[in-house]
Amino acid sequence: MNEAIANQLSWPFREAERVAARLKEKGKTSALFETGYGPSGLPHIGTFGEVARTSWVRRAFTELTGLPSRLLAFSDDMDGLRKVPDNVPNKDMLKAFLGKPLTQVPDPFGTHSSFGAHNNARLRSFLDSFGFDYEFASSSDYYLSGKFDNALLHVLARHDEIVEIIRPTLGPERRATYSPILPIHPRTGIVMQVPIEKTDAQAGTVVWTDPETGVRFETEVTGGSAKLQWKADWAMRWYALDVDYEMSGKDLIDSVKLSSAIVRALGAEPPVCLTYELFLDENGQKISKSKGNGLSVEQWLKYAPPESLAQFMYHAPQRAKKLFFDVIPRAADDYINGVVTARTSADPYGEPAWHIHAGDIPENAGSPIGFTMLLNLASVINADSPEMLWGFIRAYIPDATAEKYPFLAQLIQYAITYNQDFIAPNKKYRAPTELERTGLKDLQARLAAGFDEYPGETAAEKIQNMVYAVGKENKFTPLKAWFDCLYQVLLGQAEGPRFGGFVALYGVDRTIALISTALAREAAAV
RNA sequence: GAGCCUGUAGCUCAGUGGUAGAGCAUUCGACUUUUAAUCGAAUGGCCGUGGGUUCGACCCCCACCGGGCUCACCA
Repeated sequence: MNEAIANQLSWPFREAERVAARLKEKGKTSALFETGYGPSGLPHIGTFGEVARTSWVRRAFTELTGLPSRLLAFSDDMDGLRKVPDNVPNKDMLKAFLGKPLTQVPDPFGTHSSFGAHNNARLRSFLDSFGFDYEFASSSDYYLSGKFDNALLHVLARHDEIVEIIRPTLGPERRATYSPILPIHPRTGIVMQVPIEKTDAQAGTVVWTDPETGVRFETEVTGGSAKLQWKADWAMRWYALDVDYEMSGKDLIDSVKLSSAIVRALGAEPPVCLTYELFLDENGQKISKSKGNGLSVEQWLKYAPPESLAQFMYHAPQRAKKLFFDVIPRAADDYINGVVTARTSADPYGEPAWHIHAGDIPENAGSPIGFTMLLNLASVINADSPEMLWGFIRAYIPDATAEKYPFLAQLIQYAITYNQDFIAPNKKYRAPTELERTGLKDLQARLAAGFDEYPGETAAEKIQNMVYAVGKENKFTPLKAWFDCLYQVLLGQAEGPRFGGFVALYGVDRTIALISTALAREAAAV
């Protein structure tokens, strides 16, 4: 093993070491990583976090051991439809299919063979959009094809033992009826949550009674004629597939504990598990969809690149973190700084950027300018086009082009969007005084007439000198008041960029229009 | 009831047993024709409280106090 890796302490490597130890103990030569998805709801920011984090552990495992591995994205699409979701069409149609496996429910969107298939497709396209390396698995496929049969028969043989593991954790009502085995009703197709009256390990069947009709059935547990209740299902999956690693949120701590106990009852060792903390909103309160607090993947990616979201997910998974808008710029800058650090560090394995880029940081990753600075700049010059930002950036970095700094080019787009959505709408434009009206009209007229007569090598310098001339000739005292006027009346802010450079990049015609707007605004107010 | 996270500068937070850190805010300075996203510096800390381990504790252990979250129906 590489000494540098052995000595370094980043959490993906620590986790990878645990996986390596498990494999060594079991004599395995490849590792299976799993991430699981509930059937209800669409992929969200937590989904991204879980797959990204698992991928980092997997990559660290590769670096550490050189052994092959797989990442299985497992969808529990055989679960029964419990309630009609709010956010889908054709709700009335769905009512008729309550209780049936999601892969047996028609797709309310009408685009896929079933509701389950629809959600699976959404999940896969979500994961694909980030370029994750994974294999998709459908629970229904596994049940129906018989891949789980051996494990299911094993669960049947240990049925009573498993019941005794779960039973103490249940409320009195459920305690009376609980079984890890949920037969599919042979006539209605509904996933039945009923008392199991008899188990026959030899025949591979369970006996139960339909509570509505009183009809008794003997159902095979194999071949998709039955499925398992959640905790037993998770355990059986670990057992059947020999899963080596799976992480989950702290809301599943008890499930991990119980599923692990079930796996042991089946005679196997549970996988290496990691519990991560959930996200909070900016006030440290829980995130709930009804309140609309927190942040969606779409919102994040509208204002910053995916690398910044990955950076946020990398840091301290076992710590509860506030996830709200203001953390985005910092995450972006942490990433940008991390790229530099990872390139120059003697121990790149400890750097988030190493993990985010799967050990191979592209030549053109990173940015010569921080994101926070770009946001400030975009705000100050009220940027509404990439050209404006490039123009100001070149004052500091003459060779700055999109070709040379493609990541900076992306950041510029994000900064413009940010400015348009958050800064521009909140600008407070002051009405000009009489003196200022005169000065602005003068400036407008001179811009329209041309400014070649003023000293300076460039248009920016000529305009700059003209602006000073206007201020002096109109007797602004102190002269600073003239510039305060330009920023407060034209740009809606206390301070701003050098005005000559601003006009040159913003455009003479647009500046003239900007002045007209300001003058009209004052007139309307009077 | 059970479990998890958290308490460090005014604010938001890093901190891997060995000199207490960053960003923002504040103040001062540099640059600029008295206007710039900038640059430099300063200020700011019983690291929640009390014990313990250690040559040495923000860090490890115990107790307590404060702030949150999760699970006890389903997944």
